[in-house]
Amino acid sequence: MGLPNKYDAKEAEPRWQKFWEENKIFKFDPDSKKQIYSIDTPPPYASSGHLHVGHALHYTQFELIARYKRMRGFNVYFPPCFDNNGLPTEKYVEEKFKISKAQTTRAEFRKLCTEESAKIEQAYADRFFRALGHSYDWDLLYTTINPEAQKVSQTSFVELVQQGDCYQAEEPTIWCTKHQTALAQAEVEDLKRSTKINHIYFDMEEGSKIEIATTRPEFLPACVGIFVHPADNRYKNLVGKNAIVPLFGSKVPISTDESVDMEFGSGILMVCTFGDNADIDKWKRHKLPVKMIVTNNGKLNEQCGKYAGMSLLEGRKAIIEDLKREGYFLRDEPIEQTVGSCWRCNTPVEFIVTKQWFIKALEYKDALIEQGRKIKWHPEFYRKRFEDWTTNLAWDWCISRQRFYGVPIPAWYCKKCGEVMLPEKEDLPLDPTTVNPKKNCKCGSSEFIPEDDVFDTWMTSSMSPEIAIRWLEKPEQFKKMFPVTLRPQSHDIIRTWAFYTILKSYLHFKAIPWENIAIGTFVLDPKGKGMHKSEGNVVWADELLEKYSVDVLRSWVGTATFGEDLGFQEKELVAGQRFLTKLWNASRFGMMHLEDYSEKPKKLQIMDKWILAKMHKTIKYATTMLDSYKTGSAKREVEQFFWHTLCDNYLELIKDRLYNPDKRGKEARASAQYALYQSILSVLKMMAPVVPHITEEIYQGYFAEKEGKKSIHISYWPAYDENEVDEEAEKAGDIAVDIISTLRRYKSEKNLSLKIPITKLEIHCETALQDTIKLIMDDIKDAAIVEDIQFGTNVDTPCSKFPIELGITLGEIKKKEN
RNA sequence: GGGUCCAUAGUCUAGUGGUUAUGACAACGCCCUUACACGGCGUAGGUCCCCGGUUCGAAUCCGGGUGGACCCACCA
Repeated sequence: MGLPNKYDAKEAEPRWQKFWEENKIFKFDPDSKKQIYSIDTPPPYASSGHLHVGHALHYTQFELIARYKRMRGFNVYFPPCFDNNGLPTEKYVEEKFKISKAQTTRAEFRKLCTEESAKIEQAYADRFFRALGHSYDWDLLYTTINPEAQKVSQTSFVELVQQGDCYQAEEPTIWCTKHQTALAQAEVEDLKRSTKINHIYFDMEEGSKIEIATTRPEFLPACVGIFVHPADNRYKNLVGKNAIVPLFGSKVPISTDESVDMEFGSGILMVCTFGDNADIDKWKRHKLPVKMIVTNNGKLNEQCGKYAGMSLLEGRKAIIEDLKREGYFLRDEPIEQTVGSCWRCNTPVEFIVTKQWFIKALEYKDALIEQGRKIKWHPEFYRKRFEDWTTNLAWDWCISRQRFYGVPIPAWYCKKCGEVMLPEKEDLPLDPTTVNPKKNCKCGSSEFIPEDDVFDTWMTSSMSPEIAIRWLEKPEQFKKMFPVTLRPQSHDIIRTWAFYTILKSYLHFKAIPWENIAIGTFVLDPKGKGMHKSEGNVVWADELLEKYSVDVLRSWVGTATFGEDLGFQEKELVAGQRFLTKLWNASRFGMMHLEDYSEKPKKLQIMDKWILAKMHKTIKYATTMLDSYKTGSAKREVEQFFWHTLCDNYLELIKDRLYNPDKRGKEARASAQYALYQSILSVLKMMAPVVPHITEEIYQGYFAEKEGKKSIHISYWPAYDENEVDEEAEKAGDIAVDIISTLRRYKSEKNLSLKIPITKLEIHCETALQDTIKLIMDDIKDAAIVEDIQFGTNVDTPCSKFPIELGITLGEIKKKEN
């Protein structure tokens, strides 16, 4: 019985992690009648590098919620998972084996990717999830490339095509010329850069000249229209006439468009297919012809005459030189611009007309916003970001990618009539490049061309709730659990992961995918700047774990609030370290005095009722906060109660009763023991989700046996009981603390030891308070070493919180005899 | 250009209509009190960003600034 003097976290933490896993403490029970709390865990991309502290925080932040809900009596469904699908893996394999997709077959390449990711994931799970003490049910593990996930992804495709929400179209598509694949709007990021705006002349068919400004003269061969603002008097006479494209000689009509900015450049704008989004917009509205001049790998094509085969930049240079030589070049000026670029490689995107698969999103905007409002967002304001994105969406979702590694698009095209052939759902998952359709085409042909594109990774990720709770494998379970209770995720992927998941769930089930979405904390460096490898300000979680224990790191995580950024401060870890020590020592103190604790005595002393009242108020507050995902507020309140109310005041108040039972009697001692037991146990439980290892160690050292539980993490969260909140006792206790604190300050200001006894204490206050004070006289005597208390008027020291004044007569400190 | 969030002691931070404005770190003074010196008790430190409004009363609500972070759009 009793705890050792020091807590050895390095020894204890792995021991408990092993205990939890071996005893399946976090196992989901499919047969349980308890209410289910399910989590749509974000599948991390498992890397072999260091662990970013932001990543550790992000995953631990909602892990706390899982632990909390488990203690609240929920049957928690918490699957671990990995994202090993898509470009990151492909890129990793290309680099590791120094191969490219051109040098290998699709099947071989995919095999390499699968093998490599499995290896990395195993290591990652050990040094990340397990090391941080995460409470997943490992039997529920899934990865985004495993057959079941692929089946979900492909089934989604087949169903959406069948119901008309997924279609194939030949349209301008956002294109990465480096990866040679189509991209979705959400995969495009801003790239700020300096370039030159070139002012050039166009000849008019009739003979005059006009001036046009362009940053992309290489698009001259693709020029299909020229526009001026309808109110621009300078150019009224041009409208309806043709201009001649310099160097290329084609005739282009001049029209008006409201969107032209008269102030910019010369006020005359050319539209090329396709230099940017604005070109596409005008091309669509004015039904202009298409002149595609860019190849899939970013070169000028045969439409460009002598410039064919040049890269876009080479073409630009050559065309500018020729414009200069021919006298069409007026001048250039430097300009700052922001262009869209591929989120993976930063290559500026182009717009190329290709045949791609799209999922309808534009026509469901209103419905999606409606769905978003049915979900509880934590914090609420992030819903706005979702709504803004949805409102401003300009494209349907392009889901096809011209890559190797990824979920194959399950479709074939009839060689004869071109009709799309889909597989039967029960045959999924499949790779159309290795199997043929089981039926002939409607036209009778049995020859097919397989689709060899793969899905955008979000095609699978957007089905994560369905994959997590086994939509196709366990339809009964799915019915019971959908929508999932919680989606935790970061704010930067609201427009992708959250958006697509809500879209999919709407298209398939006309339902919301989850009841709650919690936006994780974003970690900043101590100066409040984002952590970036290139700036060298990244803090690595694995390095912190060498210096501090897991519980210390988690304690810091516990201070975070969902949706709010958090600056990393190492001193916060020191605070966590101290908290653990304090918790350990206070628990040690408790156990020292609880060896002979049996049960609740018939009558409780006033200060014991006081601490119980404070404790229940803390329980109520912490519970309310955690129920609304405010972990930081809950933790702060519990710590405040523990450190200041319980340790600094209550433990000091009851020492005399505990150590000297003869003085105030066995009943008084038993009463203190009861309140001590309850308050320490409550603190341990309320802190257990945050610091699971040390609380387990303490719990197992004493409370587990009393409560008959295998682990604190499946014990019951302390229950708030308003009958335990005795307002009268609470007030009396507060007065006692106020008086004791005033006496401490009195001694402290005189630079005296707190051990100096007070021989006589006179108290002056309203008669109404006197009865209350009589209740706590013995406690004041115990805690502040007061020999005699009486009511009187010879006073000069006011208390700080209550209208009470004190008269203090000090005695002499008794020297200890050695 | 549009939007969201934020602004409180040297630093970080709590606090959504009435508190003597919370706590932590740092500073200073005292105290080795039998759980803990990784501790305890105190002290000092604030125009709650600025201006206006609502209100009996504003750090808190509203409007307008200023500064910062992020999201979206975007100039041919």
